[in-house]
Order: sequence, then C-alpha cells, then structure tokens
Amino acid sequence: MSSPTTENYLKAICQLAERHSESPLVRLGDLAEELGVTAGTITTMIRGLDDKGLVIYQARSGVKLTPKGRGEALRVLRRHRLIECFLVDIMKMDWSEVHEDAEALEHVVSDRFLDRMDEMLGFPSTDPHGDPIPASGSELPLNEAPLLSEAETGTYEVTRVDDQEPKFLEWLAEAQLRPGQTFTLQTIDDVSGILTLKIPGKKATLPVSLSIGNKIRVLPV
Amino acid sequence: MSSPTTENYLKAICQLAERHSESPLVRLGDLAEELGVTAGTITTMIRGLDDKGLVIYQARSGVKLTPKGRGEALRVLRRHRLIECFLVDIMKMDWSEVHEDAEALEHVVSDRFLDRMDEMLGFPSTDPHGDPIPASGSELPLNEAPLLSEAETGTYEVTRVDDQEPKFLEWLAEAQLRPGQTFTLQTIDDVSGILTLKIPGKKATLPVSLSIGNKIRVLPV
DNA sequence: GAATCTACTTTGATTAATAAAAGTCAAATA
DNA sequence: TATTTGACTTTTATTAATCAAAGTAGATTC
Repeated sequence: MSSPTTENYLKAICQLAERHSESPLVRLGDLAEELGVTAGTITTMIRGLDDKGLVIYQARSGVKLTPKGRGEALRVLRRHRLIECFLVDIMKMDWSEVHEDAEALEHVVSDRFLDRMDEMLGFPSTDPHGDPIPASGSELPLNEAPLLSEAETGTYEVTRVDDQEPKFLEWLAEAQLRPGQTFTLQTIDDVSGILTLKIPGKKATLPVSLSIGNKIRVLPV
Repeated sequence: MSSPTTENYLKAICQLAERHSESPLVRLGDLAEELGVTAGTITTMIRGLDDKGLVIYQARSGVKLTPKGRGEALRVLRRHRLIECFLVDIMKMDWSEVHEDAEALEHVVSDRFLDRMDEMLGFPSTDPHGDPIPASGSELPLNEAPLLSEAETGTYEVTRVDDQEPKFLEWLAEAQLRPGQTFTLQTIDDVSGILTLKIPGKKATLPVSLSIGNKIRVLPV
C-alpha cells in the first residue's frame, strides 16, 4: 500500500480537483500551498506518483489522478470522514476539534476497525461538515449544492461547510449554522458584501460576509 | 516529541527490561529480535537514543532507559493499553484481534482522544490481557503475580496473559482462561510437563502444557 | 519582439530509518 | 594460551521525504 505521505498527496489532489472542477488539471503550486511544502518537493513527489501510475503529470501544467489514484484518494476520504463522524457522534467530541485527529487516524485504522465504526454509526452518508462519505469501492456522489454567496433571497438548509478551520467551525456552531440547519436569506448587499440571515427561533438577524458565504453550501427548502 | 519508531524502541526496551527483570541491561540482540530489525540497525538507533538522553547505552553490553526514556515508554504503554480496552469494551472487537490496531493507533491518538476513551471506559486499571495501565505521569505498578507454571495445586484467578499472539488468545478464550477467570489447578506432572485445570461449570478437565503455563499469571483465591 | 514575472523544474543536500557485509571484542573451549 | 564463536560495531548504501537555491519556460506587458 501507499505511505501516509502518498495518501495525503492523493487526497489533496482529489480535493483540489473537486474544488476547481472547471480546470482539468490541478496546479502544482496549489498543491504545494495545500500540503505546506515547497514547490520543488511537490515536483519530485509528483514525478514519483506518476511513475507508480497513481497520477498523470504534465510538466509545467499540472496533475490529475489516474483511476487507480482516484480509488486510493477516495478510500482515504472515506476513512477520514467516517472517523470524523465517529469522533463526533460516538465519542462526543466537538466538530471543530476532530479534524486533526481524523487526519492522523485516517492513515492507520484497519478495515476491521473502520467497518465497526461504520456499523456503530448506522452507515452514514455524510460527515459532520456535510461532506459525502464515499462508499467503499465507489465514486464520490457530486451533488454540489450551490454556495450561500451565490444564492438569491429565500429559505435554505445548510448542507455542507467547506473549511476545517477550528475557529471558523466554532463560530459557525455559535451562529447555529451547522449542516442541517434551515434559515432565511433576507437581504443581499452587493456593495458591502453583507448577507443578512434569519435563523428560526433567534430574534436578531445574522450578518454574514461574502467570504464566509463562499464556504457554506445550501439547498432551497 | 518522538517519532513512532523511537516510541517503539523505548516501549520494547521497557517491556524487555520488565521481562528479564533480573538483569540490569537489555541486550541489543534481544531488541533486534523483538523489533524485527538487524543488529546494525539497533546499534545505530540506540546510539541516537543515547544522544537524545532517552537511554543509557553501554557498548557491547546493553541499554537501559533514563527516567526521561522510561517516562516516554510508559506513555506509549498507557496509550496502547487504553486503546486495547477501548477496542474490546466499546467497539466490541475480539481481544485476539486488537493488538495490531492498538500498535498503530498508539502513535497517533491525541491526548484529547485518549482522555475521552479513558472517561468512556471508566478509568480502567488493567487492559483485556490483564496488563496494568500506567496512570499518566506515573510509574508502572509492578505487582507481578506468579506464573501458572510455577504454581502449586489449588484454586486461582487468571490475572494476566503475557502473549499477544492472536492464535494463542483465541485458544485461551475458547478454553475460558481469560483474565478474571477462576479455576482449580488439580495436578502437576513434572515429567510430561502437563498441568490439569478444572474450570467451574465445565465437566471436562483441561490439560495445559508448561510452555503455556509460562505465559499465564495467576493469584491464589 | 524583447523584457519581465511567475510558476515550475533541477540540482545538490539533509535527515531518519533501514540493510548488508566486513570488522572487532570477549568469553568459552580446547 | 591459542582458537573459536557469538554478539556487537562499523562502514557503506539505499529509500522516502524534504528544503534551498539556482535555472528555465511560458505568459504578460511594454
């Protein structure tokens, strides 16, 4: 099997590809940024992954996953997300603090352990951030709800949150904007970049910046 | 902190020291055996650990842990044993199959996660094999119940099992000789090396070889 | 079209962990 | 005491992952 490092590279490529789904290749600079290593390191590693048949590397333009690489990436993603579910639902840890643990555990849990978690959780299909959990051996369902920042006024449900930063997640929990929550988008001010939300049961409205709206995916109710 | 490899070296030294508690130093050959690496590798690594102040290395005779090294080793042991408890008691995995998982997880779980496990388990003091769980920051209680192979006839309770081999553990479970079980040692045949045990509630007696008796620790009831 | 900038690639090193093989010590044997 | 043997040490190499710094290709600008 692959080393933890290789798994992280594949996972990062997969996630960046999803994030910039318009372009066919992931740029190495973005990868370097995501993984926190220098550009030279990325080039060397990616050449190695290409040799192993996990990615297709086009010098000076980018990488994409081969089917084999994508399979591995999805297996890692599945592990990561199931582990997050487990830490939150079974171990009662806070959703803002489980990402790092999941990051470490995803490379070491056995299939036995993973299957037990899956079973105890009742075979969930999304994790606490609303990210879909790939079934073993299958593709990722790409539902992609629209971003809050691109929505019209109306009533929505939060489906997914695209950031793992603990501070941000704490703020979201505080604001009651976790996945599953419904709310009404009352006003959109393009000039100031402020959206006004109304959460049922709360008297005050919630002003939200566009940059935050860029990280929250919503579906009309 | 230390790398997983370093943690494994410290843990192995600690366990070998306990196993051969008569000699003050652990021989490098035993370490090589335990860790499954070549003798040269051990020498190099041990010199490194000595430089870091984790062990005291006496060339051509052996190693022992410094207080700092012992502290680290006990932390790893604590993790390992709590994880085994967790896998067996909370995740309902079989005690014969959890060792490998614990071996991998012990190097990556966060303190947060470990504390949650400890809490969910009700702060246990021994793991499923009867091995004591060091409290954080404390010494290992060295109770050392005598070995079954050295016992007189009489009634005993299994307190601890000194082998992690899945096949062996399955056999023990089958024979109902898990820690906590009481039984009567009926006969000892020094010539054939066979002990005869009687488990309450089972009609047939159980013949047990001395080599197996060497791995089971018991206390008179 | 030339200059420049940015992003990528190359090169040369480093560190941790390891093996293989040759060398050495010290204790047991003859 | 000389020899042998087993256990340890040294030396030399390898592999994975990384960085820093120097080099280059392509796109953008003038």
